[in-house]
Amino acid sequence: MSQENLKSILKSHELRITDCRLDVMAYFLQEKNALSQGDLENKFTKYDRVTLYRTLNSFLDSGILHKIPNEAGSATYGLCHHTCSPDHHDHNHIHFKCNRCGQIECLDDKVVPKVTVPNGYQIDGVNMIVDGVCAKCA
Amino acid sequence: MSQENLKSILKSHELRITDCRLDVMAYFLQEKNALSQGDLENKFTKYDRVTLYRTLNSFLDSGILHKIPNEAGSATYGLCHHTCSPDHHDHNHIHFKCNRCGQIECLDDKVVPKVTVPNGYQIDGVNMIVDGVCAKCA
DNA sequence: TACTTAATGCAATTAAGTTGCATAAACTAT
DNA sequence: ATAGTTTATGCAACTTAATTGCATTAAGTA
Repeated sequence: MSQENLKSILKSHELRITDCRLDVMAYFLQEKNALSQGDLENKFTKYDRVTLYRTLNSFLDSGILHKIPNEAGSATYGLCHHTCSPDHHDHNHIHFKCNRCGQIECLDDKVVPKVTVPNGYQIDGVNMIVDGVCAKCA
Repeated sequence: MSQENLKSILKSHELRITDCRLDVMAYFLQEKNALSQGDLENKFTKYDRVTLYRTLNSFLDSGILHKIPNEAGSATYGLCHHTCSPDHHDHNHIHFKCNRCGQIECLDDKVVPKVTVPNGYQIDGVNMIVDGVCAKCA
């Protein structure tokens, strides 16, 4: 994706255009998998870890990224492939975690099946995490 | 649940009977919701952090507890209501996280719907996390 | 270009997760 | 019941993630 396209994405989310944000967004677009703060720190040693932390947060707030629940201690983030607003994230897809290579990817074409909850419960969002072995590791 | 019952649970999982394990298990049985290491530290100041940490791990290994994926940094744990072995955990139920009170509970009677993944992917487990508002907070 | 506002880098703090080791407690077999 | 073996506990220490304050720098704007 061109630098101009990256900039227009940031602009459309009312984020200032900075080197760090452009680099981080390009990295997410290039990598198909979910990334953690640690991944970014390894990739971009020229940026402070706090800057990367705040970059992730600004992307979260503006709906560019979403957090992916996992069992490990550290958070992982994935691109929002559909339009999300800060208030409402619509991530109706399945996350797959490979138990061999450890990578988490969004299966965008796999829709989360309908689910029911007990009476009196209100559903805001649904997350589905499938773990197993991905095609590359099989 | 009686102290004797608690002990028999530990015995059936080949765990030595200690005060800490009895207290932690009783706490999980009493609380319906998922608990974090921090919850245990607040509840049981008489036990060392590390002891609680290792208690959780021994319960995980022996199939008494399961880890619940979440978006926050810290791990949360829930009771295995069905029989689980160390090798194979079968948690075919839905986890509900309330966005008001923050508590996570296992909806044991709600079964995770079937899911499909792309060709070449192998499924080991499926986790479903629904967030919204629970009956108490609605 | 000057001004306003937001982003960055650095220092520092909190908390979670983890390991090693000496001591204490739980189990086992007399 | 007791001695011996194995495991659990508490303490110290370390690593990493998450988080905040503040001074400086850079981005957007008139």
